[in-house]
Amino acid sequence: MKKNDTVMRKLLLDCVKKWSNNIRVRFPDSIIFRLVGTDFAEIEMIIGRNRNNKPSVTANMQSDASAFEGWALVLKASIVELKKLTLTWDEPLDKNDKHYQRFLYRVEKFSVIFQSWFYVGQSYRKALRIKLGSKYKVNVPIKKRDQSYLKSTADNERKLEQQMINDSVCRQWLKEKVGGSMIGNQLPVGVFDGNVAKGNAIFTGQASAIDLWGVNEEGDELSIFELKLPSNKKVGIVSELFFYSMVMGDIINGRFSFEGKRCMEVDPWPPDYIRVGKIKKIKAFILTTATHCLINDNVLKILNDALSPKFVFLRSDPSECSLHIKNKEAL
DNA sequence: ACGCTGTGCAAAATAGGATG
DNA sequence: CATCCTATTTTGCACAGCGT
Repeated sequence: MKKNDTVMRKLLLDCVKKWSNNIRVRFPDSIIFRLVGTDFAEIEMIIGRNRNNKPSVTANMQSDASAFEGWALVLKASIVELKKLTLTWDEPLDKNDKHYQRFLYRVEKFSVIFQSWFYVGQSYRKALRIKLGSKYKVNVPIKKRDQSYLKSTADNERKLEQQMINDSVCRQWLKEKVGGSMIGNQLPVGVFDGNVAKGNAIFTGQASAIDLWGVNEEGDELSIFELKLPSNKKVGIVSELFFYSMVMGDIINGRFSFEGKRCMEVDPWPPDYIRVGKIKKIKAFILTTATHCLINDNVLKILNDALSPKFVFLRSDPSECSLHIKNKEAL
């Protein structure tokens, strides 16, 4: 990093520290932050490469080094003078890398939503395989999740997710958030060009899924939840929920559609509930007891002001309902 | 100099889905 | 339908920067 970049980075980081009241926050090593002029009106953000020289845009979106949405919103929230934020990045050799395609899709959505202050060059459109006016397929669950790991004593996210589904107190708590009586887990978000098959995958498939989801009684409101253990605090949770929301948005507007054989074990079955023309609103929940210190209500407000009323981003603490599970297990 | 805590990498776990 | 491969996610560990 150039000497001047280091100076500017520190200036910006000081703003963020003051704003968040947390002196320990840091920016990811591989993102360069640069002031364009002599004040804070214009900032350039460059997604660079990790220590192995791999472009961070090919990393999982939940790793902070590739989570541009969170950092952009944090800068917007903490620097009142900011008028223009420009995003650029080091390109990977393989333009079809599934993480990179997901990154480009997020860039396209984010830059349209925040066009009054967020800028990105247009050349990325050539590389993005999701084209305006074309239709794409989304995969469906292939089988019911094996529950044997519930017996494990380890604390992990999957286990908590399954417990939230199985436990009556947690289910009730989730139902109230959803405003309906059905709760599902593992809603896939793989997007394919043509039929659902390995070679046609544009985004990561397989294990890529929304943790928990539900639809309200009237059938017009979809809720999605991203669950994280307190040990897993990342700015990238914003990228995950943003991406999931946008994919769901493209499903309910008909641009993406579910494809795949119905698995009788899986209930609720996503295509039965997430229907074109029926869902009018998407509620996206950050489901964490402890969240990264920069991801606060001010950040979510910027998202909500821009996306209301079709999307709303919320935070909830799962320990409100899940604390009793551990005690029950001990008996 | 010390203790905290956020960060980044790598190993481990796991499930999709291809294959026979 | 059972098995196997591997893409992807998640966890664990070591390190670095900061204030006291």
